[in-house]
Order: sequence, then structure tokens, then C-alpha cells
Amino acid sequence: MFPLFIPTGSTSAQPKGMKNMPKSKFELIYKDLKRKIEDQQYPYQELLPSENTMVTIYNCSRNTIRRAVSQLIEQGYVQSLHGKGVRVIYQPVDQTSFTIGGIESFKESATRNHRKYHTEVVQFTIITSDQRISGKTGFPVGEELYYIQRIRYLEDKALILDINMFLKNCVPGLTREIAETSIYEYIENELNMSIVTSKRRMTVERATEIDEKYLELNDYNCLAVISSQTYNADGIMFEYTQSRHRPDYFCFQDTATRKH
Amino acid sequence: MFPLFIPTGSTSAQPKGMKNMPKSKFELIYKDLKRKIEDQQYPYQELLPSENTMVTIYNCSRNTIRRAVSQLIEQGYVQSLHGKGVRVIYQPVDQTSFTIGGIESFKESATRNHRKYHTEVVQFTIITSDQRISGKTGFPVGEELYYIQRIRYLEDKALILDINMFLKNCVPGLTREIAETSIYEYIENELNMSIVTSKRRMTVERATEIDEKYLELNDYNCLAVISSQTYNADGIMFEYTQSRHRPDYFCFQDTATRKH
DNA sequence: GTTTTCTTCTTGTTTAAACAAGTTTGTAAT
DNA sequence: ATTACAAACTTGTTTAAACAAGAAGAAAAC
Repeated sequence: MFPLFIPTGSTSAQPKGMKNMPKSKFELIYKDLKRKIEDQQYPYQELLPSENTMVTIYNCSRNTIRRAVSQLIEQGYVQSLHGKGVRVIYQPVDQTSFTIGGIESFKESATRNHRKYHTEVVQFTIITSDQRISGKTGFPVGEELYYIQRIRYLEDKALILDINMFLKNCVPGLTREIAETSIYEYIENELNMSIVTSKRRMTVERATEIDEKYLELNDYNCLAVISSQTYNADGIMFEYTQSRHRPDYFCFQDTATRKH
Repeated sequence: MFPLFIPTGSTSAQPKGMKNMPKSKFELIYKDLKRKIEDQQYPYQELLPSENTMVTIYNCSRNTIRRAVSQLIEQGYVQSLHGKGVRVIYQPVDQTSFTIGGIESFKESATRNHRKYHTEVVQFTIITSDQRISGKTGFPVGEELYYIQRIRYLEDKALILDINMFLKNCVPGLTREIAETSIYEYIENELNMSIVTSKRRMTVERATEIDEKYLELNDYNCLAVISSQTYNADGIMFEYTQSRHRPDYFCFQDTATRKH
């Protein structure tokens, strides 16, 4: 039993073609601190070195340290205590967990967790956005869209039914073959388009006949549904996706902060 | 039909006793921009004024503008385009939606959305954390905990079964009466303890006999479950809560950003 | 007309400095 | 011993400045 983990916020996922170059200083420091926290060199409930200490350690300005730390705060790794220091609140998740990340693709997630997977394309057509589709997805009326239905298998178990819609003129040349491997890889490497922001909504919906046809639901009568709108680097929403997850293999993680 | 919305990340929720004073400059600017985006003074797909323009508008430094804007990015309100500007990608959610926010309490959410609500306490005891509870919640073994079960009603419909556990020595003097109104109000106003970070995990679980006893599930056989660990301003985890939601009134919102 | 280059706009990164405000600790006064 | 205060930490906010890098349009070269 290894549920699918879906953490929130920014992911460190990188397109396959790119080298893993963090370029910026604050990102290097962020990754170093993150790793040290995960390795428990900075253990749970301990304080990080003070900002001024880290300034000398990393040979940079205090602002750069603060920027790196603020990312750790966002991710729920640490919590800052005014006048006291920055406390580690990260705790490792259990081994059997399988993590699906931010805007990470199914393929990337499966690979990262060393799991066998494959994808079956059950529908691949082109449709035109009408009033009903527009209201549901957020695409303008009259746009041509790729409409794709895929079953995602992990260790030969059908876990996810993906319904994708892509703006046709943003993703030209998409084929059924590409949909079988990785659409994101095609978009980022072939089309050289970068994906930036994704707005997601999680609900629980009653299983439809299609769900029951393709997924083994084991008399669950509902599914975890993630609907997402994805924007490219030009700020254009080019994708709407509905991922319908088998409930027993689904988990979504999140960190919230309260303003005082 | 108005599902419960649960957005991610920081909330602007404030304890009742406090005045709504944003104190800091960047927060004022952030709130002003946010309001203008929600009012569509800065409409969907338009660019915000450039940073230098806003520097003169708000009479502050560029850094302060950038800090305010970065919060809008986190919330999925805008997306920055290097060399071009900052594009608005906020779209209003539909009227019928009911939003439960970040670490916002049930009472706060209901009040903010002008809905009638009440809470029924079905269990209020003190337990001691053993190996099993510790593994499930993250509390150390041997700690004394308040164990509370509550049913949350919205418009007289039983929507949520809340199971709370509080570190007894962190929340002294908790009573059944307080649990009936608002525990968070007690914690923040009476105990003067501030709540800062909350790590949450969303899953879908099969309905138990207790769920069926208290919630009207209308032949749904599973629920949306949010498990959360909450930390106070000292970085101590003082609360573990499991909120079991009726599926048809549940919605969780989120914005993710991909690093390139 | 087309391409190239340059200038000027935009956002992105980093540094340095000053001050505010919460926490701790040692010291002096009681 | 206890209290009160001051000094020395901590993080939080804000400003100013410089440079990098992407985007766009105007001007120059072809």
C-alpha cells in the first residue's frame, strides 16, 4: 500500500533535457539547507544557524540567506521565531509513500520513485470549445482543443484516468504517440515552451461509468478528482486537465501559514 | 449546491479580538493590489503597472513592490514574465462557492460566507498518547491529550466530522463548552497563543460506521479527509486534527509553480 | 524590404546599510 | 535571592544601488 503523494507549491522538478543548474545563489543555499534538513544534519525541532552565521558560512548577504530560508518556510520545512531563530519542523514521510509533485508529470513522478508505469491512450480527438466546455475549463469559446483520455498504470494497476484538453495552436503537432509517452516532455523539449503556474482544485466525485470501466475501484463509488488549469511562460492558459484518481492510492500534501 | 473551498497557502484570516492592522508597507500594497485584481480594475490577462511605476504610485522602494507582488504570485493571482511585465491570471470563482481557508476555523469560514452553522460535541475526553497514536499523529509517546469529536453543521446539514487532539499542557483549561463555540478563538484570545504553520494531508477514505452515524452520506461510501498537524509560534506541534468531509460539499484549492 | 544593431523598456539577483522589535542573558541595584 | 535594566543577540522591514538578462521597438546597415 503506497498512496500517491501530491505536495503543494513549487516543485524542484526539471525537464529531462535540461541540466540541473540552479544558476542563482539563493537557490544553491536553499537546496543545501533543504538537503541538510532532510538528512537530519539539522534535526527536527533544532534551530538553524543564525542569519549572520550563515552569511559567513555561505559568503553572501543577509538578504540572500533570508530568501533561501523563506522558501524553506513556504515548503513547511522550518518556522521562524522572531527574536529566537528558525526552527526545523520537517519530518520525513514514511518509506512506502509515492510522491506526485506540483506540476510534475506522471512519468516524472513514477521515474523519481523507481516504479514501473505505462500509459494507455483511450481517446485522442480534436474538439471545438463551446459554451459548456468554456464554462467548465476556462478556455474561450470557439477555440480548437486536443481532447485526450488516458489511463495511467503504476505497477500494472490502473490508478488514474486523465482527461486533458490542450489549446491546439499552443501545442501544434501533438500526436497519439506523444500522448502515450509524455506530453510534458514534448511541450518542454520539442516546443521549448516552459510551464509555469498551475491552479488546481481537489474534489471528491461520484464514479461515472467511464471511471468504473477503466479503473479498478473495488466498490469505492467515488474518486479523488484534481482539476487544473496550467499557464505557460506567456501567461496563457493552454491546458485544462482533470485527473480522476482511485481513492486508495491518492494523497495530497500541503503547508499553510497563518498571518498574524 | 455550494462545495466547501479550501485554498492553499497563507490566509488573511485574523483572530477576532485583533484589529485588522496590516502594520507593514508591503502588506498594505499587497492587499491593495489583491483587491484591485479581485475587483477587476486589473483584469484577467492584463499586465500590472511596471515595478517602477508602482514605486511612484505607492511611494516606496522597488523591493517593497517586489515583495508584495511575490505574494500575489504565490497565491496564483499573477504570473511574472521576465522582460515583459506581470500578468493577471486571477479569475473569480463562481458565486455559490463557500470557501474554507488555510488554517481558518470552521466558525471563521462560516461567518465570512454569511452562513448559519453550529457545532455538536459528541466526545470530550483526555487520553494519553501511546505508540499507535504517536505514529498516527506525530505527538510524542506519553503526552496527555484532549480528544474531541465534533460534528459541524452548515445550514443544519451535518457536513464535517472533526477529530481533534490537543497537547493538554499547551491548551490548559479547555472545556466542552469552548469546544462547542470555537477552540481557536480560545487559543488565540484567551491563551494568547498564536498559530503559525499547518501541515496538511488530503486523502479519500472509506466511510466508517461513525461517519455514517453522524453524517448524511447519501450512499457515498467514502469521505474527503484532511489530516493536519498545527504548530504554534514556539514551533511546537500542539494539535492534530482529522476533518472528515462529506464529499459533495468539499473543495480544496491550490496553486503550484514550476521552477525552470 | 529584410536583417542587424542599439537603445530602452521590463523583471531578476545580489549587496549593504539602517532601523524596528522580540528574546535572552548578564549585570547592577534593591 | 529577587528584581530591574541594559547589552547583545535574534528575526522583520525598508531603502538604495548596481548589474544581469529577457523583450520590444527604433534606427542603422544591408
